[in-house]
Amino acid sequence: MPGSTQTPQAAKTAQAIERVDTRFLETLLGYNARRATLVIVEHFMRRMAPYDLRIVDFSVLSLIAHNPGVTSRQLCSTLGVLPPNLVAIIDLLEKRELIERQPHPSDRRANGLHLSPDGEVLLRQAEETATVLEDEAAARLSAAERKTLMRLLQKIYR
Amino acid sequence: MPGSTQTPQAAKTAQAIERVDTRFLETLLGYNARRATLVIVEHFMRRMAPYDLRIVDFSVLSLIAHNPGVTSRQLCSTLGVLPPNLVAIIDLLEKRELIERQPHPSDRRANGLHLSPDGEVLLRQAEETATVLEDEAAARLSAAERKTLMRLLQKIYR
DNA sequence: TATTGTTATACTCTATAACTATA
DNA sequence: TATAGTTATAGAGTATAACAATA
Repeated sequence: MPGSTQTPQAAKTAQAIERVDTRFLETLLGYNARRATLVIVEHFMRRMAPYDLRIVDFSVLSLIAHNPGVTSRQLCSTLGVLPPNLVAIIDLLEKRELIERQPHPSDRRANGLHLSPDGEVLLRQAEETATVLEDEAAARLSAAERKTLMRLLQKIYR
Repeated sequence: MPGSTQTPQAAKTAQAIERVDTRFLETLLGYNARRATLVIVEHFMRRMAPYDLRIVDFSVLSLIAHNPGVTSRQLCSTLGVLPPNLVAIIDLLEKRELIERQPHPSDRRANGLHLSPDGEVLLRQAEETATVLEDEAAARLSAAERKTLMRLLQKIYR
């Protein structure tokens, strides 16, 4: 333990810090939001490891499932991923045969993205896991508190 | 606009997506927390640019200010930064003469970190800016809502 | 002329192994 | 034997420039 050998009365100059005072940072919304996000992300990564899905992979699969035919460009602007960085993500999911690129009905530059049958199955399980995992991460919050929290967060980013 | 030339009645197969449906992702706490954090971080980076401080630099300076004599190791565990990655951060702040490494009173392996007079001045301004910037980022929230939001976020990570 | 998807590439952030001085 | 600080380095994530095909 740092400073655990310090005598309590040696407190004026050059004393060792027993416990770090984080009170100022904790008055900042950004600090609290980042810390909470890290906790949730940790839960997410652990629970999604069996599906070999990162957060971005899960988000992409989920958006394709709920928006069949969506384009890469639309995914980019929705998720805040830059186009060059989405290419590898899409390539990998297609190589795993979870999604398919299909010709876009009205724009020959673009691809419409669709889930494969395997992708449907995997995503259904992953979305279920995501819901369970969130209950875990927010275990100390009541249902009403969770609802309030989501509403307030949305007020910030919408 | 993607799909803006689509006729509304061509809706059954291979239709183009007009607007991406994010309703499922928005039921997830992790998604909302990440999106809100990104908004706040954006505000932060823009407002802290004049001080040439990243979030981690600001956090380190603030913790040193409120915990004079704190060690690198303590900063690492408080902020979730790995020791090798903190070295360059501390080096840079010391090169800018914002902080000083001083001998630790009871452990010759460690350094006690302290703000220089210049560091004190800069941090005072930066902390003030951080408070203002948060009011900006959370402009759509009342004071009571902000308080609630912080409390709920802390319930997740504490 | 602008946009979609893509390649190449650079930069930043995060993670791991191993070393030294000291506890 | 363990820990604080450090170096070197690898890997993941994020960014910009430029190109072909199409709008």
